[in-house]
Amino acid sequence: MQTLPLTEPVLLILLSLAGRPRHGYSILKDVERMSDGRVVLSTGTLYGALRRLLDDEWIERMEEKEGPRGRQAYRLTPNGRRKLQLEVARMKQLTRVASLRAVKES
Amino acid sequence: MQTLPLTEPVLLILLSLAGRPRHGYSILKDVERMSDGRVVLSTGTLYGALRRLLDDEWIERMEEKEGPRGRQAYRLTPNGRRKLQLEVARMKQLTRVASLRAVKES
DNA sequence: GCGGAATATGTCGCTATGCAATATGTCGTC
DNA sequence: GACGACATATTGCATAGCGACATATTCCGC
Repeated sequence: MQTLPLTEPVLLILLSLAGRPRHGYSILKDVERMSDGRVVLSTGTLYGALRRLLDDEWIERMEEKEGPRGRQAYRLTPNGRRKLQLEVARMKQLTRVASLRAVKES
Repeated sequence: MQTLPLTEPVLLILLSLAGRPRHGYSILKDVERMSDGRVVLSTGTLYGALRRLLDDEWIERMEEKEGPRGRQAYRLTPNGRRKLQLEVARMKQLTRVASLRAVKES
């Protein structure tokens, strides 16, 4: 996991949180919007990914004033944001290569 | 699998074959070059992915004139090429969204 | 105030995938 | 003939995604 190629679901979750902190369900809907309805995460995917991202400290849980149960918001850690930007840079480069390669020939 | 988000290894394999037909080992080296040494596929990944791509008819085996043993070349099918181009377009759009999102805020 | 849709969080079990390890073989060259 | 590069393949493990299931709350219309 040292060269970290993020999977699509995880990338979209992080991008969703890049805009502002959100709680799980909100991420779900945002990812759907962001991808024009193409990516619909199952809750299994979402909460599994969130747990892993918490473990790796890409994101952190935000204390909700009240709300003893339900809705807990997550936000990117500074470290998570940094790594996400690296990931995006990586993606851009890959996209550049991909465009060159895929277009060639019929 | 109807919305097909290709994984990085598979995408790189297909991009490698987009340039010209290659045999397995050649793909391995090409992917490494293409990614500036960042992605080094294990043979397990490679041959597993090739088998799946053959099954799904994204690629096909090319008859080698002689070469009774070893080296068998693979090439993209027309269908595979079409799907690859769709994938790349998808990636470009995702990268666009990602750039916008990831850059905002600190 | 009743019911249903939307909001909200979570687990379980299956399957698919990536990968290290292992195995085997050829070819050229020192 | 030994070693490194070339070449193909399988096996076994760990993980990730996802559909299905399980719950609970909130809000709105009737």
